[in-house]
Amino acid sequence: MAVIGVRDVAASAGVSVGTVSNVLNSPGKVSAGTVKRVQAAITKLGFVRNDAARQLRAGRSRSIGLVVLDVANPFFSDVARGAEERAAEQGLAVLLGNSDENIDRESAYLDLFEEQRVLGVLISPLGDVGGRLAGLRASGTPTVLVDRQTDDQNFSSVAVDDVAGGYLAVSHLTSTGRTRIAFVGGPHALRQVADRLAGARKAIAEHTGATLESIDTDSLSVLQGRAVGEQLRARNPADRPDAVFAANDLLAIGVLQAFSMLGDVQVPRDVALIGYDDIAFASAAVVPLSSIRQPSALMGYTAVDLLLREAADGEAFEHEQIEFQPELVVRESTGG
Amino acid sequence: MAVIGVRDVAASAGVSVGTVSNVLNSPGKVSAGTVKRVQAAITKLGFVRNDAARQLRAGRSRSIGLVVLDVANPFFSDVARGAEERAAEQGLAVLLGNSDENIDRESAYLDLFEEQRVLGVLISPLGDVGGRLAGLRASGTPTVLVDRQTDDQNFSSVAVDDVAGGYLAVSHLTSTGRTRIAFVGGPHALRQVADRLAGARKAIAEHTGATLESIDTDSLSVLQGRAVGEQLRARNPADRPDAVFAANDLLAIGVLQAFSMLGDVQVPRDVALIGYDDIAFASAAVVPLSSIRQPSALMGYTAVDLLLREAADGEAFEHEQIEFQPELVVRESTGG
DNA sequence: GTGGATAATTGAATCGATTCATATTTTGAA
DNA sequence: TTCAAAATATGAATCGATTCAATTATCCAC
Repeated sequence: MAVIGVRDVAASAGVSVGTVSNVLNSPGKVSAGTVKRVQAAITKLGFVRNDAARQLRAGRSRSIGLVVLDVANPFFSDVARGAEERAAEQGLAVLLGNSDENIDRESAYLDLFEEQRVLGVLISPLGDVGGRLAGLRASGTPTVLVDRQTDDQNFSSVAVDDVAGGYLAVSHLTSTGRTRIAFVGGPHALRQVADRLAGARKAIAEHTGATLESIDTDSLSVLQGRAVGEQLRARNPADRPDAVFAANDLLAIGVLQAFSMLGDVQVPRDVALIGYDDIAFASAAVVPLSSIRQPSALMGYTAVDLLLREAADGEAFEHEQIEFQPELVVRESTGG
Repeated sequence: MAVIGVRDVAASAGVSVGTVSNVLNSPGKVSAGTVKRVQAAITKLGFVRNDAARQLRAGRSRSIGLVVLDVANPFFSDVARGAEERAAEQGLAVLLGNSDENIDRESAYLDLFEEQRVLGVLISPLGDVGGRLAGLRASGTPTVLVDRQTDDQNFSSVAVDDVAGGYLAVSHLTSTGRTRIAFVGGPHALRQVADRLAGARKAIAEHTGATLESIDTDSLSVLQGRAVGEQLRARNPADRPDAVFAANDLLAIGVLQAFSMLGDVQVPRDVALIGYDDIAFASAAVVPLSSIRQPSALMGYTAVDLLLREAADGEAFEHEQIEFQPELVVRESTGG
């Protein structure tokens, strides 16, 4: 007997397959004695439900797909943890896909999740996936955008007001007397990056005399931050910005590493530095890092919640765009 | 037509379902013209393969389950990334499960993966899961232990020699003149913790005059490290250790946060500090952290590789226990 | 006891892609 | 042309849990 199935259990317990299924799914419908007998048979034979068969019949899987830009970024692992928490409350699993800021991988994960008929998809999108997601929804897979607000009323989203966040960060820099600000981040196709920069511009506009330089990076990683840091350090001190606003904490930490490695650029004396996300490591950095805090785990939790509601209500569901407000956290890196 | 299936595609392209399946799985068997016609129909109808049906027939899923102790730990996200890379090369997906050092969650993920008939399981085990895993293998799901060496020849494993790592760490501390060493870590049921402590003991034994104090933690997190740090800081300076070996970098960073928050305990002047894992944030810490480096991504990559080989060879497979050597990375926190 | 209701159980039909033995078409050698 | 071999194509049977209409058992009131 290669694989133990419900039929085997049924035979062993002396009941029908339907009854075995009922014991598994709605024990209330079955008499106590029968439940006991069937469960004994299950244990004796070591029966394990075949999820594929279950899903085939049900038409839907019991997992949620989550596509993030970078698993190595603590911000996203916090989002994932929050999502997992809410999903676990419903006995659902979260499949984690890492797009690594790569559009082909993002697309591959969406394909995979679609074939798996997941209950829904949570995505922190890289490029323009609107069409793709509309298709998904049309085929019955609801989608929630994470960390990306959208004006498209057809999607639910959970995000932080990144324009406000950028504004907070740069206002803080100018209010502490900095005037030559550099924004470090990229790619600009990421809405997070674009919005944070927009917020920065807004703050600059309100502060006459302050200037903003934008330095592009290929991704939001420690390594890219370090490269920018090296480059800034190599500049003539007079040409250097007196403050850097990095699009996330990983970049900020990279910049900080480059600055402190040789010690000739001091933070915050020579250059003030502020990041974004307020990951757990920000407060433990060489120079504790000022940052913009986002409720990351809560965002994941909320996103799954929206997803479940949409999955339950179907067509009738009113999409919600939830926007959290970011919060300025001042630490030593900006002189705080 | 609620859902588009192979039958619909077949009808639309004027071929049989068998041919559609062949186009999908072995296009070589089908004439070029037919392939084109079928693909056109697929596109036209927006057909998406139902993975559940596929798996049901195949008997196995095309994903690999990975259970880690803590997704928020960069060490494990690196392992995950390595695993994902190798899996992607074979068109497989990795399902990431976070046990959060909780034995029930670990067990729940194993249940889930078993029901999903995953191709195999990679696990960084929490407690004693030997029996459980033997059962899994018996039912055709190979398992590879990650970050845990085992003398059990029945399992493949990928690990780092943690006894050697602990030895390296503490030898480094004693060789820089430290004598009152504290080991911070827990729970000791984790083999990583026990082994690192054993290595530390070995190093102490070789250095007359050095003593080792062991401070237990509930988990390997920044928060727990901070708690220990507070506690050490509150001690009378004479009773304080002059060096701390933390069982991983998260703990070390927590300890460091506690020490530097009020500034009365200086690293490395008053207390030298060394961690374990050499995560990316170690070098960016308040005081750049000495650590023991593990080839984390390579471990994940290798683990999937072993898994695939076992899955391919079946019973005949010779289990391999691969052990990498750790490497000492000296930075400022130990005066380096 | 009996009728009527409720509770418990049954098992054939179903989900959709794949398989594989069989049937059909194409190819090219004689 | 003819025919065997090779290349293509067919479609009924299959994987295993679930569903639900139909059947049987149990219970209670009169």
